[in-house]
Amino acid sequence: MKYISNREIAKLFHSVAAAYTVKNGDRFKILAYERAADSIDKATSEFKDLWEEGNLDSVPGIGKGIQAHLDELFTRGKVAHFETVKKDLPQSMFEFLDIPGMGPKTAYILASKLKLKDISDLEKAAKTGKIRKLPGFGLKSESEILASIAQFKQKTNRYLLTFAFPISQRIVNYLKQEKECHEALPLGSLRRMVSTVGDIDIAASSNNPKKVIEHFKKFKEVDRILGAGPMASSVILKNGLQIDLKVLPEDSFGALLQHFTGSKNHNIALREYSLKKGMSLSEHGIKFKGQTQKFKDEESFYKFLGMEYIEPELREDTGEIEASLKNDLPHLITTQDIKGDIHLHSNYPIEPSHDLGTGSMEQIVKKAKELGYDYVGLSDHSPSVSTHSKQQIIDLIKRRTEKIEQINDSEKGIRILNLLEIDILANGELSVPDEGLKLLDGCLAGIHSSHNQARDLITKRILKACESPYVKVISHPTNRLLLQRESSDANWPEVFESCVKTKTLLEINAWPNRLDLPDVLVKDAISTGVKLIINTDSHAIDQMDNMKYGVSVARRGWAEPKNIANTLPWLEFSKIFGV
DNA sequence: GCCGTTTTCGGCCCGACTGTTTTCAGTCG
Repeated sequence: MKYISNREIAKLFHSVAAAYTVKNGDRFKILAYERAADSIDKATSEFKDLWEEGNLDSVPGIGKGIQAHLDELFTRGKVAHFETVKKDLPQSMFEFLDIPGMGPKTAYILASKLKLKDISDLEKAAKTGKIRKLPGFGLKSESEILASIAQFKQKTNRYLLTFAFPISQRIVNYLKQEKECHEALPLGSLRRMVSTVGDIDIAASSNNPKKVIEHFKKFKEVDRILGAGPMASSVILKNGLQIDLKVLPEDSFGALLQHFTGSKNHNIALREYSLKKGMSLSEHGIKFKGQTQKFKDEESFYKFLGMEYIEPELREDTGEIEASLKNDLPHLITTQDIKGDIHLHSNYPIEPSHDLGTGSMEQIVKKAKELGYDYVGLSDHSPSVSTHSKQQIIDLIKRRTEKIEQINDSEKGIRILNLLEIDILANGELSVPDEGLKLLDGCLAGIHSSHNQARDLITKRILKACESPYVKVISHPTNRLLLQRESSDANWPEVFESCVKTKTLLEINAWPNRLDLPDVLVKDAISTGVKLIINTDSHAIDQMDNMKYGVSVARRGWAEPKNIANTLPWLEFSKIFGV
């Protein structure tokens, strides 16, 4: 049976929803298919696996009917019912749905009336003026379609959180320099600290919006201004990013912020809940008994609904609304809780060919003290097994250990851990023999090669590493590279159980394009009782400031300080670390 | 087709914007 990815399944469900839309089917059935597609797209486990394990029941939006369709999809490769629904429609219309602004009805009319076979047909039709002649279309919509096709062709428009976040902070700080700007904050996925974001939206509150907009247009990184109205403005920065600013009066800022922070699913669930209490929510406020109540801040907005304030990182409709109603939200970890960082690469030449850091051991320790840490871990890469004998590796570790002991003796007020980041090799062996590991305070073990192995092989490799008494941490557990490489496929519940049993810490790696363990797995790990540790994996001194991104992943995974090992002061940390 | 803090039947989110229109349908976030 051909492998079917979540993305492909989601697309199939969207196309079924589109087919029903064109045929004026039951709009709630359409909504159900759309929600199922969203749910599939967002899932971190492959649906095929969930299906095989019989775990589809727990997925929101997937009921009996859709499960029956998935059964058929995974056993026969297609769904007869879907084929029937889509059969009498032009197949090209489903391809058109990927074009921004193109919904089912528009796609159907264009594909059928103009007999278009694919997107390049559509482009030709637009260029030769055929679209404007259709009823309901005009010159404007025709050129809009051309522009959208161009946009579709060059779409890669997601950015790393770690790229977008500093830019948004610069804008926020700049806006606040204007006296009339009372408050400024990022919106959307950026405010929720999702690991990748699509665009940058900023909200500002002011009783003189015009002045704030004028100020915004003069930001020095602005390349051109796309538009500026009385309440909103869009600009393109010199680096190509589009920034949308919305300004609202101070007395209604809370509802605006809440509405545009999302997520979509959080807001939908919140409105459904509110409706039962006779309240209607919008970006302007809450309509109740014929009156619209305004809100200065989000705390009062949630309070009006009878709810505890929900931190932006939790707003994904994954149980936060229920928890808030029960006053049972987690007390999320913050950057101030962090007492140490133990995944740091120095420029010590233990393995010159391999990914050295740029800062010295001494500089790392100095920076750690500035950050107020109790302890710091030096964890350079282990010497390569292919170019060194076993004895050479041990000798190199001995020499490095002496150096670290020297620094430890001369430093006061901070404890320096002698660690290495070692490889879990393709055959499951560790890259350093036990005689070498014995000389250290411990090691972090990670998969750095053969990430694409089958699920049971990857799982076995991680489990075997956990069994070693010298392995204290599994580093960047899924090995994903954001926007580049998918996560390795492992049986995570089994890994989590092994971590609990062997007291191995799982890392939340704060490296910009890793952010690994991912937030959803953090939540699962915590509920299994796994202890996590947040490290920056820095290869340069200033990268030690990336801790906040690791913390944001932990927060999105509902982590409290007690779930994160490096919130512990040295004495307690040393006990669980076994040094 | 999904789902359960008034429900296992009868509900199912809200408003803005756009382009085409003369009152609205489609799309989006």
